Amino acid sequence: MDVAASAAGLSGTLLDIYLLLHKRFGHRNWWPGDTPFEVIVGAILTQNTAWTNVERAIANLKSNGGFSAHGLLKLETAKLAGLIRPSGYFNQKALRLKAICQYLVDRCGADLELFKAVPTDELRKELLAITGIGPETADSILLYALDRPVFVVDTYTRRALGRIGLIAEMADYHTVQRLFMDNLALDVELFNDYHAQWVALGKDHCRQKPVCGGCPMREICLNKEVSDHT
DNA sequence: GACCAGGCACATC
DNA sequence: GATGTGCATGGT
Repeated sequence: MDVAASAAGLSGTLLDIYLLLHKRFGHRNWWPGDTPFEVIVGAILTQNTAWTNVERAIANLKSNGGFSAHGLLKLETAKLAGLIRPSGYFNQKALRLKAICQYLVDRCGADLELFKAVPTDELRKELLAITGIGPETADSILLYALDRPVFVVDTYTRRALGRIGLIAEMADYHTVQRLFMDNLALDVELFNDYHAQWVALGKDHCRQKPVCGGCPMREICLNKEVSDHT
């Protein structure tokens, strides 16, 4: 199947890529986390860190009790750092968790329902102003904790898209984000699962160059050198 | 033992 | 503005 050629422009290509990934990996049901607050905590803890390590850290936080914005703020930073130690960068992440918790308390009394009236662009600006919250973390929070139609771009996405020739190798965050948001419907469910599919692909197949023979990206590959690989 | 994982801030040029 | 570096644990 020559998907790239048959697709009706970028929009069709991006949808075809999604369908191929979905066919291979199934619906991902993201984000892992019981509550929006847990999603926010996970978004901080998973920065440059394997999710299995994040799970340990979150389990520690829960078993300690007071797993809430107010609860984490009450903890001494050293104590908090000790609890999240398995997630790595624990000193930095303890400060980052405190910063986002303080923001949540100040902004809405830690009641995330009150965010519903706030425009997405305004929320994004506020999140990015918090130390330790960069574009990917902010957008993960917006999409997975607050149900905003914002596309999350990660290293896997840029690596894979660059490798199949759809974007320049490792194009900057907002260039890649615009590619998706300008060419797809602003659909929370689609953006949710699409990002999760990229992560599934990254974990599964895209660490090698050229793309390996079993990789679903072969079918949508625009890079002759890679697509010829068997 | 080396490399990588669902980044980000800061220093330096 | 672009590039380099520190942050740190745990799995492969």
